[in-house]
Amino acid sequence: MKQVNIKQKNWDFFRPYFKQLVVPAKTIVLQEGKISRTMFFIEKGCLRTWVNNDGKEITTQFFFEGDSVSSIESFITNQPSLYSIESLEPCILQTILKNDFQNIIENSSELKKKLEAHLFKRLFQSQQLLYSFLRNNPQQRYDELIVKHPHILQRIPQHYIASYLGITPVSLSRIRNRH
Amino acid sequence: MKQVNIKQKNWDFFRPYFKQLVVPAKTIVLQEGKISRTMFFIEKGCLRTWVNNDGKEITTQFFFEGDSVSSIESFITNQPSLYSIESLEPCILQTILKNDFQNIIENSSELKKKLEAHLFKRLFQSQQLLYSFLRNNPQQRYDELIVKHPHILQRIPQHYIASYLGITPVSLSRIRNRH
DNA sequence: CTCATTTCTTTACAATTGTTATCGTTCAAT
DNA sequence: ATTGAACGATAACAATTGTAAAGAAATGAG
Repeated sequence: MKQVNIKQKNWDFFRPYFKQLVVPAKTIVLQEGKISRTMFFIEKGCLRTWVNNDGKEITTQFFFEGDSVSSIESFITNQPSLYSIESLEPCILQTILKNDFQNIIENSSELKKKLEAHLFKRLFQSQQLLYSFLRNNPQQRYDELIVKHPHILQRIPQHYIASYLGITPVSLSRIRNRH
Repeated sequence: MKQVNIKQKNWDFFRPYFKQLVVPAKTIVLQEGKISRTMFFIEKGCLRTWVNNDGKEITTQFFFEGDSVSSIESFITNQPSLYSIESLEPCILQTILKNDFQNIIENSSELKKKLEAHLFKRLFQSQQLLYSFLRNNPQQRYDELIVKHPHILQRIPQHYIASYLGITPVSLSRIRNRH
């Protein structure tokens, strides 16, 4: 896929420091409450971030080939991560340690700008997602997901998607069969 | 109030460029769809940001004395603002133009860092708010608001708060009287 | 292939929320 | 003082969602 190649080119700077990590499905690569010291680049497979809510897992995001994943807030501020990162499929990940990452960033104003642009983009996305909750009901959020992120629906089990939409699996099943 | 004074000290750098703006309640100082060229600092009064959703106004945030308000995304990227900014009370605002603001920022690495920290903080807040929608039902979000932002409840009309919580004014009234 | 796990659907019922409308109060402007 | 707009509470009804449980279908490991 083109998209993947374009994204992967952005990693080239880090490649000399990469260490490959192969994990089976349902493996937690960063646990909620721990401080993030690693950043992951997805070569193959997909992962999710999730938070624990009174024993119930709530999925907050999905990641696929070409994406980079980390608790960037924990990574930067040295605070415990508010969420876990877990593989949903068998994955091939490229990992880089915080120190190496920060050295590279510090020595390249170009990469520094890219990182800032990335953070800005995440702020924007997070805001858009929040607006979607304010504007739309679950039905409409599901319709929006179909249009904007069809690959998620094709690849991710529905009960993860349900919590991502802020509803129960039962309710999502009903929405789907309401055609 | 101490909080206000601390926040206002952060404006000192910009003061020579400030132009005062006094507006009555319910005045739109930035319209959705327009490109933001001004940043506002609140000396007195409060404002809200809101988006139009099929004719219905949805409030996305509230701002008070000491806060700075702008469509920062529009301000930085020159894209049309996704939301309007409107006064809820008569306000005394200090305004600064984009060019002046950016000149000051460019010439001070200290302020640049502060701006980055500010953006990072906004990302974090936006994420936390999103998590609140994923974790909690309207009742719980209201309880959370009582604890975290009691000043909002004391000062803002309830129908604005309702849309901020993602519910109707009727539903908020019911929640409140469920004690 | 078989068994166990995971995933999804369905049902019945309770609880919550949305919608529409009415009514009383407060507040600001004239 | 009077009027009109804004605001909040309430009622009645429809629609949606949550909860708990049961069962079918798909998936994966041995």
